[in-house]
Amino acid sequence: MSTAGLDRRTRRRQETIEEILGVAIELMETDGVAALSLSAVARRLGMQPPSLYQYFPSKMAIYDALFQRGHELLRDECRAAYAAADADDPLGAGLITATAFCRWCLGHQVYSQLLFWRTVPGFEPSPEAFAPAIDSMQDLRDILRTQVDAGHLHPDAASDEGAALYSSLIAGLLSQQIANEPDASFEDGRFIRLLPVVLEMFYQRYTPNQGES
Amino acid sequence: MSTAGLDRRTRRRQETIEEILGVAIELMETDGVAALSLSAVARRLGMQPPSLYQYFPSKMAIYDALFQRGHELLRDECRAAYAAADADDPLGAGLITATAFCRWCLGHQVYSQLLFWRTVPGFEPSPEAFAPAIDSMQDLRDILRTQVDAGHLHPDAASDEGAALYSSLIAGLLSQQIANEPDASFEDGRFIRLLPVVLEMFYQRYTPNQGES
DNA sequence: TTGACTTACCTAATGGCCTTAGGTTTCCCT
DNA sequence: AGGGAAACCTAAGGCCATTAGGTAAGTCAA
Repeated sequence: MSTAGLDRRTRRRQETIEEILGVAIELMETDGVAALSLSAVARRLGMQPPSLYQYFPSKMAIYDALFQRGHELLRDECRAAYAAADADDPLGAGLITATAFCRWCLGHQVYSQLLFWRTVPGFEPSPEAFAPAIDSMQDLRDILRTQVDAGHLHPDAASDEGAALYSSLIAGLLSQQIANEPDASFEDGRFIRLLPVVLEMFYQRYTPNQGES
Repeated sequence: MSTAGLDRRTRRRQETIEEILGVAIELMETDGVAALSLSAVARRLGMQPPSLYQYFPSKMAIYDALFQRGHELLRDECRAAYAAADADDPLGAGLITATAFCRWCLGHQVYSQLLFWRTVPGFEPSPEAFAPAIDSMQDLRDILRTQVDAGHLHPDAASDEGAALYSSLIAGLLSQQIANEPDASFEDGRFIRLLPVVLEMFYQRYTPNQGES
């Protein structure tokens, strides 16, 4: 029983941390990402504001934890989508993964703002929180490389430029959609609807070499 | 002399307003857009914070004025670039205008954040402040239409979808560049460097009909 | 020139925020 | 059962935006 008690306590603690992060996300959804208020979080949890400092050393630490958690969630979401896709159809798998990515971002706009637009004054993600973002970028590179190796894309698509271009195309749709029409669904959004279009443009640009240059 | 005195007074007043807006931009450049502090503005102007309320009814009104001013500056910048371009080369003029647009945004990242990413909690631009943004959108439509009429683009390029796609392509480069590599120059930026690439992709997609569909 | 009015500032104050300091209670483990 | 840590608390300092109300100077009409 010696470890059981300790476990229970740390488990409670972990629960509280999750609760704090959950409430923080909720509040940001209604008030705006940069308007997060520790006092409001504490109020909703029935605590006094200083008590939160038992769990996070500062407000920025909460942003940091959410940054990390968001990137982990998004990364895992994309990996799951990619894993579930038909491995013999790299192009289709790519589209499915991109779709999963965009869907998640549209469904978690608060996270998106935190992850992709550095918009909270004074917040700089820690290296640790940044790690899953690097994972995701690497995953993208791997997917592009797989498609190149399968002969569906010109080798340049897997270069730095290809990855930058691919991510910019998607970032553009998402940022326009979220900024101008945040309530539209994935299917109806004036901008996000163009996801297949921009992907097709990408594949067009990086047509493998058997055609003309 | 009755109007001269009044003029002088209103001129002084206008100068103060400009001064406030200028200081606000400066402070946002160092502290972040959402971190603007009226107290800091007043401090830098040698005023007490409540005195600012002689000029703006609230902090949001300052954001609103800057939103409008930013869109006016950007609109005029693009119009000047377009007017200076060779009218007999619609494609070249389009590239020049897009370049001017991106250069301005990179050189005025604070404005960009305010204009394109609705990131300040509680700020909603007034219809008046929004007007020049509509101008800019219309200018883009006009440019696309000119290129269509000149036979350089498929008519679909001037549709809602074409404009949404065009703006998303550019917004993607800008948002990635500003979020991930804000200090890079227009020439060196990993993302913004791809401006000619994405424009070429756009013209590729909307090749006029004499080719195949 | 004088009196009324407006403008441009001010101080004081309210109520919010983040954060630190330091205390108390409750829980857990030995 | 008692030592110690964890989880909370209150109090307080120093920011912030905003409102209320005052004062002094500039402007205008008579």
